[in-house]
Amino acid sequence: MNRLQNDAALHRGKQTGKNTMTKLDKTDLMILQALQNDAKTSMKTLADALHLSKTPVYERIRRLEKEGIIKRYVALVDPEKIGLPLVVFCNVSLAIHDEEHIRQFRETIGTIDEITECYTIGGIHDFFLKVVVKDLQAYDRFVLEKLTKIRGIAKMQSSFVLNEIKHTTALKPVENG
Amino acid sequence: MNRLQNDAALHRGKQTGKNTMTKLDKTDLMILQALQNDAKTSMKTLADALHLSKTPVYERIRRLEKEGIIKRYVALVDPEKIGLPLVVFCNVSLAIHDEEHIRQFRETIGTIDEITECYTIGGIHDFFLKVVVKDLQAYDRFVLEKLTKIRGIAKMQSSFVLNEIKHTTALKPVENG
DNA sequence: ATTGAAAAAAGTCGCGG
DNA sequence: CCGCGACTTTTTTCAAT
Repeated sequence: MNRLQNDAALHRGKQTGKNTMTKLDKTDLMILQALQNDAKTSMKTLADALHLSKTPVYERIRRLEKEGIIKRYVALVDPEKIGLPLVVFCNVSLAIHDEEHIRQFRETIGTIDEITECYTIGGIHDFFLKVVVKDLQAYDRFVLEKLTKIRGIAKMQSSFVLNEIKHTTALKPVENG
Repeated sequence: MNRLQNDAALHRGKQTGKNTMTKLDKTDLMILQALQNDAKTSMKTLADALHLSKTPVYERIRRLEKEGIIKRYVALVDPEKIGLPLVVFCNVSLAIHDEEHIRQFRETIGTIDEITECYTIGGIHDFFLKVVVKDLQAYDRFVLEKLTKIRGIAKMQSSFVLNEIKHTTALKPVENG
């Protein structure tokens, strides 16, 4: 039953290194674009579109995965359809910002499902969170029961999303010119 | 060559409606969790983990897709590996906020690759953008050449991300109790 | 609704140009 | 690097329970 819990994304081995800046040619870019749009695009479809056979497409994809350019394949679910229509952006400042508090803050962040993104913005003790919840009441509970359980939080400022206009996971690689 | 450009994600038909609140049982939740973690998890793997055969798993996934709960399957690429390491959050206010300007703003947003997310936050003429670019110079060019090309922008405030601590696309559905 | 088998499609890989 | 072709795995369908 716990194979489902695995970290996955390593279904064909991965790279942890951040370098190995390999060139991406036009074909790679089109493959990336297609798979970012629809991960289930078959190799035959890609091959036909690129006027190639399956082998080069297969090997390019394999290479993109191996080099960690393609990090993983995921299913995207509709937040509204699963009862999570409210998005909140939230600034959090830590009062006590010794290494231990910061380390613990980061660790805890990773375990809280409602927090989908977390960044440091303006200094080592300033965090910026994207939070996805059911409604305002759920957000209130999230703050009280989860966020403030983390020791050392000084200030908090929440911005509630009224409407989502655009949301994509697709990135267009920079031209390597 | 242009099949790659298609909007896709409709590879098995989709729903546009926002309702049809169907109950998700434990099995559905585990399937969703697994596919959000790794879209390539095979049905046999899922079936084994759930102590079922492939068919019910297949039918459940099909249903989740049909109802739009699973919106699409995508490949996630590593921004750093494709030369886009800088994330900027940006508040934009419109000066002129008649319907026509707002409509055009929204339309233009959708065509700009650097903008991965856009929300309305604090009123109808207040937008919040997530922007992904190569470096500060590229951000400057983005603002000058793309953002301010949109007529009617009054104020702008940018926050630069120093470090990404968490970033997931996986959502945990609310308990249907 | 679930099973198990079987057909169809997709992915994988060695070999030759 | 690419194409061909054989082999493996996965997806999809379906008759029967």
